[in-house]
Amino acid sequence: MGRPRTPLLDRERITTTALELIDEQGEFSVPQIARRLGVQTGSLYHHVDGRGGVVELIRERVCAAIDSTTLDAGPWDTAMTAWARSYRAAFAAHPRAIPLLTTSPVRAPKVLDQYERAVRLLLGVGFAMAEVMTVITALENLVLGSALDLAAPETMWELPDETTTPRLAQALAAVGTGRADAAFELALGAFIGHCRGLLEAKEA
Amino acid sequence: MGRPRTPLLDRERITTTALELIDEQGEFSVPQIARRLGVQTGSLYHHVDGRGGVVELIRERVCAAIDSTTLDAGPWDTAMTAWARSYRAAFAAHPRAIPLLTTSPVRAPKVLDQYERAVRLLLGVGFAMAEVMTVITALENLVLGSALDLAAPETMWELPDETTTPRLAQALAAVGTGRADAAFELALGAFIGHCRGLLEAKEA
DNA sequence: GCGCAAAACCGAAAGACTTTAGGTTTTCTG
DNA sequence: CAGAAAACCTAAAGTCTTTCGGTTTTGCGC
Repeated sequence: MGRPRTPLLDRERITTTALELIDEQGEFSVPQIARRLGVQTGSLYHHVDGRGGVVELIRERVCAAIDSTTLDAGPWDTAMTAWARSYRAAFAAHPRAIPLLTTSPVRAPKVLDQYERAVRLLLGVGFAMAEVMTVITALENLVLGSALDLAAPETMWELPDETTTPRLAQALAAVGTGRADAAFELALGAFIGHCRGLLEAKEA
Repeated sequence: MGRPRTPLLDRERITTTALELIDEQGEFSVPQIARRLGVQTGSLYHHVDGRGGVVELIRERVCAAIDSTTLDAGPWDTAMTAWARSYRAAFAAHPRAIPLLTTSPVRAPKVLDQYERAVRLLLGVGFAMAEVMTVITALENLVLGSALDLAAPETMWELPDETTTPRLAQALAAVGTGRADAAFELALGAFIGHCRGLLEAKEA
């Protein structure tokens, strides 16, 4: 067959197909992508650095949905809150991809740049150099932890035997749907509020 | 060869070997476990429900290290704090296993029982039925998010080009080692403090 | 004590996945 | 317009997951 007149593959299409597979079945493999694109398995290796490379592409694609303009709008606390929400929302758009992405941190320049701006923002309002990274890491952990919660279907919380854990069953029933969102908002509000308190104590 | 006089395999040894492999190389496979135990691959399937079954065993083994007595000691806020620390410490003992375990939530009866007790504890001090699960989920997210941070080696934060993110580099240098622990403690303190505030507002 | 089902291992094999290597044709470059 | 590079294919090695049938030993009922 040789080289085709017009290329059958490119990184964009590979990424899109992989993400489709993940959204549908929760996982992907190189042969599966190839089949969907009507191509032999090995051909993908001309465009992508193996399976791990595809994961990196997915990471970049998903993280590209983070709205970095949130970091510029308004006072630092609302800005960080909006950023965290946007961060989590980007992951929530592809819940089944989350386990794949949490394995290693984001190294894409686009995201690293957002961290740089977050650092400047916090330094600008009075946080100490030594504590800025702690604040950002804590916020990131909060986002990723909540995102993981999103990845697990709600049915995972169906209890095997409610008789041995009656209160837990009641509490689960009482919170109903939106448990994950409520938990995220609770933790986020608590954290930003605490940071606000730290800053005020510093100014006083 | 036939059946051996004394069994070569049992779930305990399989779990231990799998965990060893994960601690050493970050992953495991059924044939690898078999080779370490001097046994054919297929033999493991007489004791364990495939690869997924091994993961479940690892989950139970790791979670068994959570100190549930923390939930009984002292006032609710110190109890919950201690529980969260113990929860995270159990995961931290096997950092490379964390990505394997965060995929789906813990359903082992032993852990479910701890959730039951946490629910009762919170109900007992005045939290509403509808908010208890939100509090617990938020705390769980916090623990898992921080545990994931532990799984990634510190070197992952070595920046490719410090020139484009100078403040980030500075902030990273300033926090030094113990970044992960500091972030966890910051978020944990903030969260429990916030919950304490919620309760006090309710009593007033 | 004896027979027999179950237990616990081996050997082998099917089927999927990851990755590399060598061929073939087309396109781009100088 | 020749040669290099690009982009596909075919093929293959090696690993993994899982299942199935064979073989020996144990333990239980009688």
